[in-house]
Amino acid sequence: MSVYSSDIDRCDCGTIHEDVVRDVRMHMPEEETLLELADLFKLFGDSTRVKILYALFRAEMCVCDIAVLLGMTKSAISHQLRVLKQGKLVKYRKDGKIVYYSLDDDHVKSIFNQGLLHITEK
Amino acid sequence: MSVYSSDIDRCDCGTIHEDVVRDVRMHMPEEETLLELADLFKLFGDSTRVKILYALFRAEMCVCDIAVLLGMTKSAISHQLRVLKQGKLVKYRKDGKIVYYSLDDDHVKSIFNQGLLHITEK
DNA sequence: ATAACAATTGAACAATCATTCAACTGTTTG
DNA sequence: CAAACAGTTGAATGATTGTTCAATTGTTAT
Repeated sequence: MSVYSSDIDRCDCGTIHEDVVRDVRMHMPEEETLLELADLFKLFGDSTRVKILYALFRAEMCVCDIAVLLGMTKSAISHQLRVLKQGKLVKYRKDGKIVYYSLDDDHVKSIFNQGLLHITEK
Repeated sequence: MSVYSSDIDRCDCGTIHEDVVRDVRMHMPEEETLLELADLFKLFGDSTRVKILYALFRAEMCVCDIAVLLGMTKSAISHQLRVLKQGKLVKYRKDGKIVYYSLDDDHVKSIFNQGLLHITEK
């Protein structure tokens, strides 16, 4: 464990096509953009959240409604709504003790539709 | 722990808007479709896989190239390529010892573009 | 005030997952 | 044949994550 070995041999590869790697690297989006993109899709990568979003396509709903619809506890739904809220995909409106959730992003539907194309055409 | 309590009280909710729940339930896609959709987006929910896909937008690449590009081991890349292959997002071509990977789905780019819209417009 | 209820919260638990490491396959080349 | 190298594989590890449970907040109604 030499002091100098810290960042060396991070990769055990000899580059095979340096020109290709250079060209691709030049056209890659910024690291941060790619991280944000992955984080966004992570939100869609859970069946409970997908179901919630599909439900909200159709109507504004309170936590209780969603819980009954999906056969899950209010707690589980509330946790997921918090995640979706942080991701700016849903918004909420309070009326007395009831909290109504609705979609907060127009792109979600078109993202889902593109996803469905992949599924149905393979 | 009564014998009869197994499926009772799965949800601690009184439904608040029965009409809404009924309407939404009637218009929800099939369970299996939603599961497949979540599984597809799960593939995009990891920064390494997003980077690999973005690289393959630009050019066909071998495992070594991708590993150098991303500063990761061939093993790590190979594992992720296997996941993407199973999800039918990438395909491969063998030439001697070298395995070239490329995109296998036209929808990926438009899905990513929709994702970018959400990121840049918020 | 107190009871009832919608909703949130945090800790705990189990399951899932990405990366590492070491061993291995298969192809090329000296 | 043997050495070198591209790539794959499986087990192990650490990190992340979805759900549950119990406790709590805040609002409404008796």
